[in-house]
Parts: sequence; structure tokens; C-alpha cells
Amino acid sequence: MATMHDVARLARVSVSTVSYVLTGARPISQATRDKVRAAMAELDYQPHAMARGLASRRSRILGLLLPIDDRGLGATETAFVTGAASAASAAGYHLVLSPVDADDLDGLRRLASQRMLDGALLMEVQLDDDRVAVLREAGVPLVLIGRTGDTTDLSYVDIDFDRTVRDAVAHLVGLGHRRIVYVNHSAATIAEGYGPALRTRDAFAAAMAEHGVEPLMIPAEDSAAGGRAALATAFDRAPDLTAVLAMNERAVFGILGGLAGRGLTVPDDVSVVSMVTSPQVAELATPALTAMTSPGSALGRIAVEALLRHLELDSAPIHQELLPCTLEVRGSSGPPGRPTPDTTGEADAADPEASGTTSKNTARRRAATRRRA
Amino acid sequence: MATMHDVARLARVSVSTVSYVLTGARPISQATRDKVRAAMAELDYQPHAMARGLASRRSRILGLLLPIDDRGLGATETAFVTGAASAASAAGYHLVLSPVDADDLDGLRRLASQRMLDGALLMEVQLDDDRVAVLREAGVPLVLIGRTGDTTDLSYVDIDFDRTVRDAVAHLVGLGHRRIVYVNHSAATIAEGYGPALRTRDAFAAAMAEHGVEPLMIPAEDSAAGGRAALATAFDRAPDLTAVLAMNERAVFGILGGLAGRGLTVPDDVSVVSMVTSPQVAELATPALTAMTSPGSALGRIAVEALLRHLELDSAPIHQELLPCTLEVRGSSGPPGRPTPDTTGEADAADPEASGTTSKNTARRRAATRRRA
DNA sequence: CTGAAAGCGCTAACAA
DNA sequence: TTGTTAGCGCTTTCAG
Repeated sequence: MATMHDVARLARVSVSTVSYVLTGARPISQATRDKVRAAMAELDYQPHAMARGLASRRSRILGLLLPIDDRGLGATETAFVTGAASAASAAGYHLVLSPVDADDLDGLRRLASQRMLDGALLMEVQLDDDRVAVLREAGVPLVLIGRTGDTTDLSYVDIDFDRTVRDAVAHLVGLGHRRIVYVNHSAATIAEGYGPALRTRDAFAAAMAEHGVEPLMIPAEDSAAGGRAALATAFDRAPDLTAVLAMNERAVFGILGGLAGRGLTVPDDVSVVSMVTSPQVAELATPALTAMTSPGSALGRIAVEALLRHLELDSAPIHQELLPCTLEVRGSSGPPGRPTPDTTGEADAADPEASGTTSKNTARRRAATRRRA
Repeated sequence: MATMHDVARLARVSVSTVSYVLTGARPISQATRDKVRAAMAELDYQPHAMARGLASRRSRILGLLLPIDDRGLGATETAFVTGAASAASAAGYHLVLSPVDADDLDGLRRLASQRMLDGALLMEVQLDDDRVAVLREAGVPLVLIGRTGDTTDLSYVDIDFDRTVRDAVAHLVGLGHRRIVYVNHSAATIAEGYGPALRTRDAFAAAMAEHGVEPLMIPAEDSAAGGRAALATAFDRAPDLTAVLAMNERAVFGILGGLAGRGLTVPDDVSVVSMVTSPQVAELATPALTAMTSPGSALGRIAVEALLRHLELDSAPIHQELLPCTLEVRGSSGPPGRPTPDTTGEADAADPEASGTTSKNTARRRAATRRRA
């Protein structure tokens, strides 16, 4: 493997000259530049990453710090990771994937002290995240994916949950829905202060209030079963619901299944909109899910670009950006069915199921009514 | 940041001694070892990754080379990536994510020549993959994820498609299914020699032959629509089918939707088994998909471990391993409905739909028959 | 069992 | 505009 010395010798210049044509850190005459370039080409020269890193104190390596949770990465996170990798690669940087437990602060400190990372992207940021302080102490520039509670002097890129919820609600209200249930993450997740769950909860309440309708939020475990359970609760508390807005990619499929199990049709009986969802996942459902598409890879790219700006220019301004998810209407949302006419009171009484007061019956009835029409 | 010199001075030993207690490359007396350890602790010493890399010619960085296709990574690939990252991390290595176009051989050569990678994992290996030669020329040890056509002298880890198909077929045949349709990737994908598609196709034919039943394979685009189209074709060519085995995670959801659209129930009317599928995805379906669970993160871990063995010991033997996907029975598979009794011939004739010869009718009829029972 | 010192391949003063 | 050279922080002979 050719070294810079070889190139210098062949081009009959000094090593520093070779170095300078490479880095462009000082002007080199066209003539020598050409000589050097030719020599490099002839020798298939490639600068030695470690040597360069040691001498320049810049590794050109970025760290992507992702907590390793049991359930692995979702489609959105994956898109983020690949987006970040592409952006880094395009800028001549490398991206290392560092799985560090969120509470393994020592491990993080060790990683940061190895001086291998020029900067870091912090994924799955908690509202109060100790990792930030550790990284700062170690002098590692960073950009958050998500937000801590206090974002003073912190660069971050995050989803604009407020706007996303607002847009989703506007879509449903625009279609004529009034009784919309918001299915969030689990109560435990909310209790431990998971930002997106809290932010969307509040945004939902605000958005519904703006439209003058009453908000109803129901937590759900991150699973199909959780979705089904949430749906049951939803029908208990709001038998007349016509739309579900779900912030829970896993639960939403359970909701779909639960709806089908009740003999309800999507979107004729109930509209379903999924928040922060990738097109790939949205299209797995039948009908395909109307969803707020997460800007996964864009987030990754923007985060990397912001981080690089901090590296190039130490005085670069803090970058705080929120990207909304964009509404993509697919098959799971539509105008609500007309409400059970009051005039059908008699028919209801005659219905053998009418003695049961569960939402299930109400909904079924409504659906059946519409089908007859 | 403390350097090795600082540690040496504080411990009153030479730098080389410090280095040796760190690497263990030569015996050190317990007494000095303790002194050095104490000094390191006191100074919060962390070896400088680049300096160490330059001097030792080992970066302790592994590369994960993934072609950036438009559609991004699936759940299986993602599990693989995180599995690899964890394994590398556990072994004190770093994993860099290098998105390199499969046909950007120069880019790959450049990457390899930077001497930043001690070794590489090659994802989405083609049957004939030029990247292998490039990496070998550059002297970068590698482990394939997947297999090239000729695997001489090559270490690889791959899914045991043959066994996986065999197990899946055995499951269905064991349940009593005789008419099983195999939904593969698209014709184009097969034509371009995509290994998994070819291997499973052949394995399916062989497995069916072993059971003395006739194989039927249908290609499908990687989308829900592709799945629906494939289902239509399937019913045309095998109106009496009772089970679908799908090698296409995207299409399988379309198949499910198509089945529901025809008024067919899973698994009562048609059983569906999905190949090489993650539990997360399998559980999105209703009913949850019986699937051959891909050993995603195990693949990643094993690949890294094999690669590390090559790095530690240049003479380490080639590692070639196939991991089967394991059958996980969920709700989408069950015994076939009983075939339309021959004695119902008259009823068939009376059925207004019976004049149509589409599979749809046949299947519907059968389903209806069972429901009446 | 330990130390001294020569690099690893490059960058960036400093000097011309 | 170019060259000389002193490191960057560590590993690893070579000596003792």
C-alpha cells in the first residue's frame, strides 16, 4: 500500500506538499498539483485513515448512539439510520453504530474518551437524558434525535408532533368526524415521560378543543393485543366513535383486526389514521393505512448535516428543527357513516342484541343499518 | 485527556510497561500491574483509538457494507444489523455502516484502501458479486451474509432456505394440505438470479415431490398489490388450493387482504404461512401469521464472531453456516376445510355462481358449505 | 520482568 | 510557492 512518502518521491516534491494538495489547506501551484495528482493516481494512493486521524485530531467518524431495546428498531428508526449513514457517507464521513444502553453512562464515557468520534447523534432521547451531559463533558459535539425537556444550547432534530397531530385531526374533522379516539402508547410509557407520547397527547387535546370537539385518549400496549384491548375500551367509553387516530404502529394493526372482528368496515364504519408511520408499514394493512408519514431518512440526513456544520465551524449556531409528518391518504379514512337515526328507536328495542349495552352492539347496529341502506 | 505517558509517569514505569499491561502481550508482575492500573484509574485513562490503530495496524473497526436500495431495510435486515452491532460492541469492536452501491466498485476499493476496516460483512450478496474480489484484493477479511454461487474459500452465514422450505411444507402437509401454492418474489427478481428466490423455488419443488404432491409456484411483486395479483393467479391455476406459502413479506399482506376480500377466512378456508419473517411483522396480521421466523440478529452475531476469528487468527478455518428459520405457529395456519363433497354436485349446479369456473367461486362455495355445517 | 527508542503515516507549524 | 521537521499517542522490537 502506497504511502504519502511514495507519492512525494515519485512526484519529486515533499510530503507536506502532497499533504497540502490533499487537504487544500494551502495554495499549491497548478503544475505541482498536477504532478502530485498524477503520482497519486499512478500509485493508487489512498490516505491512511488512522494516520490522518491521529495527526489531525479528526477521525471523520460520527457515532450513532442507539439504545438497544429488546424490541429492536422500527421502520421509522431504520429509515433514520440509513438516512444518516448515506448523508455521512456523502460527506466523506463514516458512521459507526454504537449500541449503548441508555443507563450505561460509563460505557458511553469510555466510548467518548476513545477520541474516535468527531461527533455523535443521540437516538431515542429521553425528556431528561443523562447521556447529554456525559457527551458534553467529553467534548463530543452532538445532535439529538428527539428532544430533552430543556433544550438550551442543544441542537436537535425531531418530529413536529404538534403539527402532525393537528394535521391528522384536521383531516378527520374535515371528513366530518366528531368522535375521534386517540390511541397512544402504554400508560407506563406515558408515565415514564416518553416525549412523543406526552407531546401528542397534549397536542391532541389542543387540536380537538380548537375544533370544539371532546378529546378522548386511550393508552395501549405496543402490540396487536394492546390495540384490540384499547379498541374495546374505546367502544366502552365512546360507543359512537367514528374514527381512531393511533400513535402506536403496533397497536394499530390490532385495532384493524378488532374492527374486522366486530364486523365493522374500515373506513365505512370507522376511519383509522396512523401517526408517524412509514409507507412500507402503512401499505401492509388492508385497506392501506391513511397515515402521517414519518420523515425518517430526512431526519437522519438533516441531523448529520447539522452535526457536520458544528464540526466544520465551532461557532456554528445551534440547530433546532422540527419536521412534521405528512398526511398520506390511503384507504383507511373516509367520511363517517351517518349516525344512528333517532327514529330507529323501535327497531333497536326489537333487536335481540339491544339489551347488551356494549359499544360493540351499538357499532354493529350502526354498521348494519348503513349496509341496509 | 490523559495519555499513556501521564500514566507511566504517575505509576513510575515506562510507557511500554503501561502498554503491555493494557494489551497483555507480555507478562507483567502483579505489583507493577497494580500500580499501573491504579494510575490509569486515577487519571481516567482511555487509550486513544486512532493512535492505537496506527501503531498496531488494527483499527478494531468492522465494516457493514450494505447496498442502499430505494426500499430500505426490512425487519429481518434490521435485526441483522443490530445483532451485528451488539456482537461487535461486546467484543470491543466498532461497527461502521457503509452504504456502498453494489456496483460502485471504485467506492468500495477506496473504502477498503483507507485501511480503516479490519474486516467487513457483506450484505445482500449476489450470486455473482464483484465486491468479493475487490475486498479480497484489498486484503480485507470478509464474511458474506448470503452466498455467492461459488463459495470456495469464502466464509458466509446464510439462511438455510432448503430446510426452511422443507419445514414449512412439512407443517402444511402435516395439517393435511395437499394443494399448496408457493408465492415467490417477482419474476424479474428471479430472472436476475436473486439467491433466496431461486433456492426456495427449488427447495419447494423438491419438498413437494417428497410428499408426493404437485408444486405450484407463482411470482409476485413485492407489494400488497403484487400479493393480491398473485392470489388471483393462484386461484385461476389451482381453484382447490387450501394453503399459501409466501416468500414475500410484502405480498403476504396483500394475499391476506385478497382472501378477506373474497370472503375467505384464514385459516379455515386457506392457511397462510410466511417465510423468513420477523415476529414483529408476523404479529401485525390478523390472525397473526404462522411464519418461519428469520434468525436475524443471530445471523448478525454469528457473522461478526466468524469475522473476528479470522482477524485474531489468520489461519482460522473458513466458516460456512446455514441457519434455518424456525416455525412459529400462530393463527394463520390450520387444517384444511374438507374438500367439496362429490355428493353436492347437484347443489353446485343449482348455485347461480357455479357457472363461473373461477377459483373464487369454488372457494367461496367450500367456505359456505363449511359454515352451514 | 522492565526500559529505551524506533516507528506507524500523516498534519501543521516553522522556515525559507 | 514549497520544504523541513516535530509531533499525534500508541505498539513493538531490541536490549538489558
